[in-house]
Formats: sequence, structure tokens, C-alpha cells
Amino acid sequence: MTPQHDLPSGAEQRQRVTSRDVATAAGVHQSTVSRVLNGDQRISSDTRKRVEAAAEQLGYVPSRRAQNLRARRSGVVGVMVQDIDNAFYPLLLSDMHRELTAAGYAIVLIVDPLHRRADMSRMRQLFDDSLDGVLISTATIDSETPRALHASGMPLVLAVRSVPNLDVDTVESDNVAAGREAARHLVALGHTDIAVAMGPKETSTTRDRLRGVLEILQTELPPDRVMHGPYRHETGYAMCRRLMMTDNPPTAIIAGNDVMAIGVLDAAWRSGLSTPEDLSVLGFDDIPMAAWQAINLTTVRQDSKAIAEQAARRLVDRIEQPDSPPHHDIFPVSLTVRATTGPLRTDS
Amino acid sequence: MTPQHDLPSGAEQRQRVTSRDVATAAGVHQSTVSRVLNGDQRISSDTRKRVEAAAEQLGYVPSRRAQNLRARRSGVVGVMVQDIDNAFYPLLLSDMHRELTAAGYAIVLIVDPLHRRADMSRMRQLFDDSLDGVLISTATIDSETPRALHASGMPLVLAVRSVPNLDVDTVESDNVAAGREAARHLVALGHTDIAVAMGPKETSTTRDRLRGVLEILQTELPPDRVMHGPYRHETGYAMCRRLMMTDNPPTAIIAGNDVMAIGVLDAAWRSGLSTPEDLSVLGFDDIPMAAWQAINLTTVRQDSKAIAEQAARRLVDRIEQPDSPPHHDIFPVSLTVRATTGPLRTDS
DNA sequence: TTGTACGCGTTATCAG
DNA sequence: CTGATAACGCGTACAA
Repeated sequence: MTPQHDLPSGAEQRQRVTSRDVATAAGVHQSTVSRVLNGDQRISSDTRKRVEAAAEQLGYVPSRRAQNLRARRSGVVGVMVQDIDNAFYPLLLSDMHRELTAAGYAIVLIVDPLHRRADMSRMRQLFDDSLDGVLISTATIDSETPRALHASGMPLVLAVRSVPNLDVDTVESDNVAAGREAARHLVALGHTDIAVAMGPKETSTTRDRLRGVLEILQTELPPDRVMHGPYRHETGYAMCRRLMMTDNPPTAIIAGNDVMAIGVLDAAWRSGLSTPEDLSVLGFDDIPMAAWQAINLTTVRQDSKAIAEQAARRLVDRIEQPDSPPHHDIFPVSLTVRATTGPLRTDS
Repeated sequence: MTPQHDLPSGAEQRQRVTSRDVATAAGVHQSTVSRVLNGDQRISSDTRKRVEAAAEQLGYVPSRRAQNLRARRSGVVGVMVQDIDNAFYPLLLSDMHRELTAAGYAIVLIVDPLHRRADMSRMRQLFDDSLDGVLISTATIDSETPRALHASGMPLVLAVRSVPNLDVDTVESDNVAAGREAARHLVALGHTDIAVAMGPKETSTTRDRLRGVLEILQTELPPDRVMHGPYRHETGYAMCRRLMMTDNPPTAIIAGNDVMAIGVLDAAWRSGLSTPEDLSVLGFDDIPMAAWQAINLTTVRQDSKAIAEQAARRLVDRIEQPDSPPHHDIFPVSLTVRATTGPLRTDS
């Protein structure tokens, strides 16, 4: 029957002053403090001043935890990326961050656990109510996470990649067209022996870009001309080395994206090859590095900034309008010719 | 006297099922549900099963918001960086993220508002109780944020950079030694006309590296040989162009960090200069790009991984032990010679 | 214009 | 072993 207090765990002294303290200090009721700080109009300017003074004096800061519980929102969205140190993702993150911050949301970083079922347990954060929504840039064709998340009612937007048969907001590039652009460019330069060093087979980006490439080449590529692996520098590096070790190396390589393309270039240059004389290399994305003099990579540009911003906006809309019909935004791409592609060498 | 419900704001249907619902379904009291899910030992395996079944069946997920309020912690720490798309910060973020995730914390991204006073308002998140701690990698010598944060009692760790006269946990490199290494190397190669294209004057990294350089050169540098600016690619680029346009360009440039050094190289190469024949360039950090064949940058390596991980651990310790004495960790650096530095050319 | 009372969904204490 | 009850700190419908 007696009131009880749990002892603060010893490590928690901060955030002492509560609205009740301010109330006491100002000689009003706690609810009045709340009203003042929320700008309630019908409050006498006298008590308002008293309360504000007391709050200021005590250094009162409202508890977001309590506000969150009351408001049933957290003001936080999760952004899921594959790797943080991968050039492409920071680019996305940066633009998403700006947009979401402007909309009043904070971002928590979620590194994709590679949709291994086991790791779903560690992802409880995705399913409890600590997040108002999630932005996923790592969806794979067969990944369960977006589907489960959607089923749980979590506001959700897929950026950059999409998932078949999942009717949620999607913001991506026209990757089939991107694949076509890439292949057309190399074909126009006279290349016939083209290898593709693509990203993971189970991503929509890889599937679409490859589809576009094959549309133009109008032929199946031999198995040793098609490689798949993670969208990483070292993947491109390894693929290039493998290709160059064979008896008849290709004259051109289409990499899965710029990060991989730069890996390809690194391997090629390191083994003394010149671009485009010995080998043409082409990527996708047009990340800033691609334009550096030392790289000067021909690539099919996608507007990652527009995608990131639009995805962020879609998520905010989705959170506010959970039941509106999903949108599927597709952004155009454009070929950017630089120095890593050139005419097929007509050697003796 | 009658109970009252506020209507859910229309946009919030999710997170319906509460522990009370589970209780009703299992025919027990809500508190029993809580006990079961928290693995309380003294519970009959019979009711335990009933409750677990009901929870499973209803798809119950505990509300983190409510747990946070009760537990007076959020399980979230803020990580403050300068720019997300800046190569160096993703590196830090990545390692910090791994460490903090392992310790059970989520990360919210905070982009430094450049310690403009005006933007402090937007930073309320830093001072309310939504964060259990903050990791700052953007401190400047004169910045108020860390000081205010510390004064407010927020657990705090400074990574990479430090602030004078602020006794909080600090994890950084021996930047004075780094500066010495850089200068020694160039002096040994015969360079006498060295320019420094450094980072912002008000950062401890810049101050310390420059101090080390000057220690070795044993002379003041002429004003036109010392430049300061943000740690960004375009800064290095612009500084190099300015230096090269003068009548007597230097024979070597020490850049503030690798990102800037690559900007310097970009400018140099774009104007047809060769390294190291026409110009030696040297950076700090040794980010992965520095090792690429196309860059091959001589640099003074700092162990950013060790720093990130240690900073993360220190923060976790600090949160758990708010009153333990602060630590100041300093990590060693090491010169990594690659292809952008060479002997002074002895032209005709 | 302000005080009263209640609930957001948990966990923890106290009886029984 | 389990039910009742009190916080955690805030916002708000209701009464005055």
C-alpha cells in the first residue's frame, strides 16, 4: 500500500529535472508546464513567464522518452545499407539524411545482416516500435526482411533496388536502360568480346542491368564471361584478375557498378594494362570518384541524389499516410563517356 | 470521472497488440506476461507455455518506447561526423557501428552543424534523453558543443580530435609525431620548398600535425606556403591550383589528410604534372583509396580502426561508469611510402 | 485560464 | 507462483 521507488540503477543520475519539478518551482500544476512548453494559447502571460523562467532556471529539457510513449511515435527512421565504407552508400546516406532531418526525423544506421534468418533475432529493433519507418537500400529479390516488415505494418520504402511481387513504395533507376546504354556504347566501339563483372545475382539492379546488356548484345554470353559477386572493390579486383589470367581475355568489361569498376581498373593497371588500349572498362552510378583524373571512368550515371531524396520523402509520406497506394518511381540514367573506354584495338 | 481515450492520430494503427492483450488471451494478469517474457524463473511452466503461445499467436512485440521510459535508457548513442560522403568518416562510422552494435547500442547519425550557435536549437536531440551517449569526431578547439554536452552530464567521447581544457575521454593519434614523420620524409628526399595544405586551423589534428612539421623544418613557413581549409577533396584541389599558379611553386605539398591529398593530386595531374617528378604529395590517414594503384599515395598512417573501436568502448564504459576518471588514449602513427613522393628533381 | 485525472505500455514491488 | 498496484514523464479531455 505504500508508494515505492526503484533505485536508479546507480549509473543514471542525469535528466533529473522533470516537468513536475518545474511546476513546483513555478507554483503551478504539471499540466500547466506542459501547456506552456507546447505553446498552448490560452495561458495567461503571467504564468507563462513564471513557468518559462522556472524551466530556464532549472535547465529543464522535456523527456523524449516520455513524449515518445505518449505520442506513439519515435521520430526515428532506420536506414538500411549494405556496407558503410563502400562509397556508394555514404552518398545515399548523406542525401537521405539531409531530407529526413529536414522532415524532423533522426536516422539510425542499420547494416544489413545479409537476410540470414539467424540474424533476424538481432533485428528486433526493426519490429518493435522504436522506429517510425524504414528505408531499405539492400533489398534482394528473395529477401524476407522487407516482406516481413511490410506484413508487420512497418512503413517501408525500397530505394535503389526493388523486390518482385511486393507492393511497397519503390524508388529506383531504369536499370534495364542503363544496361542497354552500356552495351550499346561498347558495341559501337567495336567490342565483341565483352565480359560482365556484375553484382549479386539476386539483386534487381544486377538482374536489370544484365537484362539490358543482353538485349543489345542479342546473344547469350558464355559462362566464363559472366561473373557475380558483392558490390565491392575487391570483387571487381578479383574478377578482373581471373579474366586476365585466361588465354583469351575479353577486350571490355562491364562492371556491376563504379565501386567494382574501380576494383577492375586497379587490377588491370596493377598488371600493367592500359585503358582503353588494352581493355575497356565501364561502370554504373557515376560516383564522384569516377570523375577524378586518376580514374576517369566511363559509366552510366544514375541520379542517386534524386533517388535518395525521393525515397526519403516517400517514407515520410508513407508514415503519415499508411494506407495510400504505393508509388513506384523510376529515374532515368545517362551514359557518361570518359577515358576508360575506347575503340577496339586493331592489333597486327 | 469517466475514462478517456485520445484518438490515435489516424496515422497510427500499428503496434496494436500489447502485453495486456496477451494477458487477456492467456487468461492471466498483464504483469505475468511481462514476467514470462523476461524469463522470470518462478513461473509455472504451464502458464509460461500458455503465455508464450498467446504471445506468439498474437504476434506480440514488446514496446521499446515503454521499456525505454521504464528503464531510463534508450539504447541509442549519437555519432557526430562532419560529412557523411567524405571517405574518412564512413571508415570511422563503420568500425564504431560494429563495436556499438555488439555492445547492444544503436547508432543515430548526427551531422555536425558546424557549431554555429543558431543551430544548437536544432540539436535538442543532443540534450534530451533520447541518447545514452555521444561520440564526437568533429570537435574543434573552440567548439562549444562538447563542453555544453559534458556540462549537461551527457556521456561523451571525443574521437580523432580533442578539445583543450576539456576533461573528457579522448581517443586520438599522435598527430605531432605524424607531422614530424611527414616532414622528415620530405626533408630526407631533399625538399626545401615545402607547402602545407592543411585542414581547418581550429582543429587539433591540424594544429598538431603542423606543429610536428615545423619542429622538423626548424623554420617558419612563409605565409603563402601555409593554407587552411575544410578536410575535403575540393579544398585540396583548389589549394594545389593556387600554389601551382604562382611563379615559384613548391616542390612538395603536405596535405591535411588523404582526402585533401587526393584533391591535390587530382589538380596536379589534371594540369599535366607528374608525381613525384614535378611534385611530391603526402597525406595523413592512409584510407583504403590511398593504396589504389591509380593513387598510390605516400601518407602517414593512423589506425582509424583502433581509434574508432576504442572510442566506442570508452563510450560504453562511460555510460556505465559516468563518474570514473576520463582516459586519454593516443595511438601511434607510421609513415607509409608509396609513389607520390620522391627525390627533389635536380633539373638542369 | 488552470487544476484534476488518466493513459501511453512497461517493469518492479508487495501482498497473498 | 501470481495478481494488484505503483511508477517512468508527458500530453490532453474534462471539469471548474
